Amino acid sequence: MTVRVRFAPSPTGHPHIGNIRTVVFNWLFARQQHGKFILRIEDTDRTRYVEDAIHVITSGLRWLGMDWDEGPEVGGDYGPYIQSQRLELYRQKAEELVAMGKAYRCDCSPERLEQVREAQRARGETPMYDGHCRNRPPGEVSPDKPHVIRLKVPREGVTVMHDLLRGDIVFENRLLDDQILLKSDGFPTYHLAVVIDDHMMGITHIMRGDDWISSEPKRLLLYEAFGWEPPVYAHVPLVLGTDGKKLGKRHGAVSIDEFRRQGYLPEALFNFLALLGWAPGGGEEREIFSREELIERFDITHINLAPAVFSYDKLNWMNGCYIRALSHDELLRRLIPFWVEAGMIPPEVPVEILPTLKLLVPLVQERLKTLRDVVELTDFIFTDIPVPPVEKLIGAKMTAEQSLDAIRRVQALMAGAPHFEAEALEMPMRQLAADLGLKAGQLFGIVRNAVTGKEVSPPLFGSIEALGRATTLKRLERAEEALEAYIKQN
RNA sequence: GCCCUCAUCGUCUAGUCAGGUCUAGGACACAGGCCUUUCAAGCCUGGUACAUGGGUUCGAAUCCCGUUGAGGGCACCA
Repeated sequence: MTVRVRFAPSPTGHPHIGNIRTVVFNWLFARQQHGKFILRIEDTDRTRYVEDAIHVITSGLRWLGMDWDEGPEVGGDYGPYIQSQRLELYRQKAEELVAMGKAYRCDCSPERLEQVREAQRARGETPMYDGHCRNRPPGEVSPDKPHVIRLKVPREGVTVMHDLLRGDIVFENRLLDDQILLKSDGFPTYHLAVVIDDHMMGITHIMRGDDWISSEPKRLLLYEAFGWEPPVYAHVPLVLGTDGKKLGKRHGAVSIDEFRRQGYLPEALFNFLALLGWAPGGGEEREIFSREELIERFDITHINLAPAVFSYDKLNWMNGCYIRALSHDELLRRLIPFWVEAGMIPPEVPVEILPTLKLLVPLVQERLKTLRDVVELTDFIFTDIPVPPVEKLIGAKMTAEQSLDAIRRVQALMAGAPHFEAEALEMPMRQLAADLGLKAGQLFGIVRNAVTGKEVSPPLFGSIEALGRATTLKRLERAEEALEAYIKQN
């Protein structure tokens, strides 16, 4: 039997990273089992439909490196894969259930239903349909007038769901509502559409968030009504924010696109997501796994059952690991869009600035947690800096006069250096520090502030080389002037 | 209110199914140190956890029951 799993999002906006983690599990399982991964769009709620959401979903999946064997953009033998294009099927199946006496028509108004629920809540009961139309003779509710079709849920007995991770979960039927299958607008509800599609599309395993557990018996009852064999279920726990609440916007980035824009590598995010709620076990102590290793090692039955808190700290660490593992060329390629986006370089990167960028890459590589960090780290290269406050130009345990002298000597050195390269600059600078009776750190600190405008910067001489002689000299000169003015004043 | 699920360091987890090798291992974060031109990176060291009460057993993080806590569900939403 070929394993067939699916991801069935609603096009209601950006897919949530918690849901994406569940997708990662599904995809990993499909690939490991040499099965099929199917993408199906569940757009049966016309009131929440968001334009372009399908594209957001597909491009997000692609960015994360998850492909699908059947679905939008790729087709397949079980299409269409968009539920709004399958409406006739759902209607027909709902009618079949009515004909079999497993479902019934109901024309209760929303107002009446709300009243019933209100009264039930007041009495402390679980709000549910009171069965008004269930007890009416068949045919009394006209098929030609607006109505819904409800499932006739048994009033007694239990429905047992077997969960791959939790074993049998028992539900009392009397606590289950007569679920609406077909809405009055002719669209199916989730329960009807998902059962029909999963069955018709030959889905063998359903991995979904555990927020679906409570409603699973409704769908199990539908399988039973149709006489279909239900798939294997595995309900995976939800992802929470740092405060233990369901992950949401206030916790930071939650959509794939936000993670991309913040400079996370897709392979790092994928690795992180796979390890959120799952671990290889067996004494394995590594945390970094390639996609292939994850496919090979993933074990659906070893998913942790407790909800997992999404840790940005750990993701940042992992992203840094992946960045450090990139080749210089590859890192440069990925960094360019972030420089462009920040307006530091033009979208069509001129060839003459390419050498500067190449110089920068090894300088920043081990300092990046995200690709976007490169902007703040290297902005002094691309944009003019304000003259640093004079106290930053005075070295540790030094006087203004000493500092001024040092700056002038550095200027001379920089102006006369035969090779304006990091290695060629460093030795003379160290020698200069020694000549002045300074520690290297004292001198370098002044120069760092003068040239980069920062107390913390990438390695000094690499930065100076990237900056170029002219700009370096200009900034040193401004520092010199600032110190002169300061000394004159005092 | 009713129903369901879950419970190991602050966080992600190994160990739980097949009780002893667990005075509970790793990673992130944190603290200290080394390296060092700043910051990183790297290396070394450190602290911190089996929610709780009972039971079963020679022996329980591991099995059973209760309690507490947390999460989820109870729509013409998915």
